[in-house]
Amino acid sequence: MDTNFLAKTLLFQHIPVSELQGRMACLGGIERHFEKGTYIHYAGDIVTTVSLVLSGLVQIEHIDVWGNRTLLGETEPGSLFAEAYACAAGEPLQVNVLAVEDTTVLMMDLSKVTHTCSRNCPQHQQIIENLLHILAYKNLALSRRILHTSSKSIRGRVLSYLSFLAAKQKKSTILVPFNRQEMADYLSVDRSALSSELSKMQKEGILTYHKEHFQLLKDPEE
Amino acid sequence: MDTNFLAKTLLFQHIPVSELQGRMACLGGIERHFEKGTYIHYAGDIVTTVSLVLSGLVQIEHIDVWGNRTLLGETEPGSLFAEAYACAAGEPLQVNVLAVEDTTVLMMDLSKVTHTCSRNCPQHQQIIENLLHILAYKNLALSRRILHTSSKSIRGRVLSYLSFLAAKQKKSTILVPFNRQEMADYLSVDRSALSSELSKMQKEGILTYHKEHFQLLKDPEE
DNA sequence: GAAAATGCGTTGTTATAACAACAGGAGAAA
DNA sequence: TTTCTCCTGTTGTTATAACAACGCATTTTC
Repeated sequence: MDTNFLAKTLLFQHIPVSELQGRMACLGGIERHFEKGTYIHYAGDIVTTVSLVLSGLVQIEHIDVWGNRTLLGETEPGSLFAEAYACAAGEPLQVNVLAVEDTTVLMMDLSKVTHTCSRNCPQHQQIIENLLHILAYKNLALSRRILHTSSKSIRGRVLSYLSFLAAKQKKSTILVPFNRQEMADYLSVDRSALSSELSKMQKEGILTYHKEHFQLLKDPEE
Repeated sequence: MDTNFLAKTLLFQHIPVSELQGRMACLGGIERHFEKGTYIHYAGDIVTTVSLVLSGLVQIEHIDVWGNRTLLGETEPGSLFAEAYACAAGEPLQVNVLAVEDTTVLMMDLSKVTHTCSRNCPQHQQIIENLLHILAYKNLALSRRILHTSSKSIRGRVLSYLSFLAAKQKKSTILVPFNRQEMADYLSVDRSALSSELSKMQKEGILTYHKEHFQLLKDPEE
């Protein structure tokens, strides 16, 4: 187990590397490998584990009753998946979780994570706090996406999203962490419609952009 | 402090009423009153407290840079607000929180809630677990809304939402917990457009409805 | 370096959602 | 009862987003 890697993850942050090896024992995590294309969890499952991706890539997908697939998210090495379902205790998964590359994960039983061990070690306390922080942060990210897709026009969604990024990045040029298709999916709009709206906004002098670099030009109140 | 009321809340569930009075001391909660129309938190604030509504009604609103208001949620007696921001530690609020009626809240410092007191009482442990559960559950609710608004047509959103409710309620008739305007807001569509789409779907034999009672008629695969 | 794949913008057409305005009904208030 | 308010459905118009198809540029692969 690469404790140096683990120490950099959100779940184990603020825990001295020297302590990590010992903590692993009381968490009882199991390292599991999944081949590219295989499923880790299925919709309907009840999960009691939180999983930390060690290597590879994991996708969270939703298949609706008509068979349409929606990609809900990806989990990269160092991040968790299924933690919300595990913490919600008994809620069956509404999503599938699959390895899109050869993937290894560290699966930990939630009860071992949340219940401090007999010795009430401060590190365990820290892990619970980290888990709280992870859930809270995802919460805010989800709320934000809802906010950015609540406008009924593409323009409104773009401006909502870009002005948020501008405030966050505090730079004159905004870096969008998506390609066009991903940005369109995030905003729940059609890619080509997004492209044409962006170029229309550029013609109108509202913003300029080149690839994933954007710049807002007008003040909001104009 | 009405411990019988508190014992029924999600934050204090599974804690014996007899123990609650003692726990209140180590949580150090402060009861505060807010008059109708006054603000409890402002966008930009850093909050370190979670608040439990004891009476009244609280709204969470977002004001964008152009001044448009989006109602993000309401918190009724027995439920928490600001818990995600408090747990996210240092994230400034993107929302305002206001009392829409005369409201009393129990404000608790997050650190007192998450850090077990010196005696490591099992009740405190339970509270932390409850908080985890609350955050996880909100997480799933937010994900669900994103899912229900990811379709680009009103019809797709309606069917996604109603088939979820049908699966959840396991009854032949579905009860929608919203009026039309609220349902339209939840799905991020125009109310009148929702109304006309619903009646079109009824004419096509996809569903029937009367006020907030709905019934899906066709199988998904047809 | 050629070929293939990917990403992005553009266009024109069509479908559909937003918007505004109004009417009828239900329920509450006077 | 009458009046008023709120809620819902309806209609017609307009704006706009989706969709499909294509071209070009860039990147990747062999």
